[in-house]
Amino acid sequence: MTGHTQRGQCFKRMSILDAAADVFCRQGFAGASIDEIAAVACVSRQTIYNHYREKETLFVAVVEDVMNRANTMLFSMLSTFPENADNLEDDLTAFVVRLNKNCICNHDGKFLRKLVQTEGERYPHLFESWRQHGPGKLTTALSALFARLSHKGALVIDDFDVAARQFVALGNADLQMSVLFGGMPTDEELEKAARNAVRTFLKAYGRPATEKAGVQPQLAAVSG
Amino acid sequence: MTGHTQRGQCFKRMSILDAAADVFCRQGFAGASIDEIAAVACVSRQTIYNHYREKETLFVAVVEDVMNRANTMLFSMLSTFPENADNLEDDLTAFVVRLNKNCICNHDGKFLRKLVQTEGERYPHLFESWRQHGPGKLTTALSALFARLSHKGALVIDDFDVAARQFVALGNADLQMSVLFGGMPTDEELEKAARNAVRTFLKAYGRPATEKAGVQPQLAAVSG
DNA sequence: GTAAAATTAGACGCCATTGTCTAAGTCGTC
DNA sequence: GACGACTTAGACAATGGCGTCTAATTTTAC
Repeated sequence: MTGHTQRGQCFKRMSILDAAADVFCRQGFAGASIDEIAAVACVSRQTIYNHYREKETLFVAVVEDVMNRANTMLFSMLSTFPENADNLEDDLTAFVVRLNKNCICNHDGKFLRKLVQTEGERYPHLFESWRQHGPGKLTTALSALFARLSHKGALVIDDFDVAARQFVALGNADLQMSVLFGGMPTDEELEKAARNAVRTFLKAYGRPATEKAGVQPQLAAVSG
Repeated sequence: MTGHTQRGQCFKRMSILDAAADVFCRQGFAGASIDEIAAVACVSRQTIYNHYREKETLFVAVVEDVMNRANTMLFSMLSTFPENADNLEDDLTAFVVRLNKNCICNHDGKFLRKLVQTEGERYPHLFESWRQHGPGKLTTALSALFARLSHKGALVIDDFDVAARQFVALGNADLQMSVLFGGMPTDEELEKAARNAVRTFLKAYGRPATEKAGVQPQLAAVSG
């Protein structure tokens, strides 16, 4: 039980999980074969059965693994919120780029969207967990961010939750097709899509403002 | 070869196609079994092989059938565009409700989204066809509509294509979760989601203001 | 070096599914 | 009633995947 053994076991485990994620994502649960997973993982079939009792056990483990990784990444993204309203358009744009690149348009994001959609009805608890810790947490955090920015007078929003969902939707508007395809968008596409999204969002919810320092009268009253 | 025989064949064919759509949608291509399709269709397995050479032939036929129905429905939806700018918010809202109810949140829409995502990489031509005749045609038509409304002075839009994609994205913003789930949203949800979408869209792209009834004070100030 | 643990390749039984085939049955038309 | 087209239930071989087992080999621990 020293470090080496653990590392060796962990290595195989990770190799299996990665390969299984790849194959499950491409073929779906029913279409994926243990033999193919073993081949991709460069591991014998027996080793897989040594770590996971059966195919379904492996599948659940894979989904939970990817979900954990994705949730951790999302959490770290949420800590990069632009709290400063000085340069909101650029800051929000950069945030959307980061979010899309690291959480939504990456391998894990693709895997989760695909698998949740195909196997979600068969594993309701997995789906529910993903919904809460993924999109749920994102919109909650965005909603709180928009509330703070509204109090600062940088935004004019009546319903923060709706605004949060719309913000996410706008951020994906130009990428829906690329992502649905399976092909990841280029950095240029990501940048342009984010810029379009944030501009429209700010046209709708941005301070009607003219001069930078000024704050909406009615909001200034609330801000105390 | 009389009418009756033909009708009988058509009836069986339709029955098979409907059942296959149901089973393929729930189980995916690999997970679906011909026997289950036959059982759902109340037809013997041999009858299926009589109409379709093999499983893949049946699958392609099902997808094409659903796509044709969905495209026809979308085409008829596009003819109900609100060209009159008198009551744009209500008209656009009603249009979004119709679109979501009849094209996106219905059985066919769910089927296509799910199948295109899972089997799209295996059948690129099917996916490409869907992309062109479905979302592609929708955004093209919306783009043209927004151009007309802009020329009338009812909207202020710089990039019609981007606005069209954003319009669609906003229209789905509040329904993403319900739809991803598999459960169809209620009429009330549809109405509220469409209202939220159109309000935000018009805040971003609507004519700065008019002397119409309920206009935001700060927007009225800008209207000059 | 030795023992324990993990891994491997391969064979195996089992079961589900695919696609074919056959013999019987149904339905409508002449 | 006879005929043809279609359907049906069931048997059938072939395939492939799952999960188990074994014996040999490698890796790791001490």
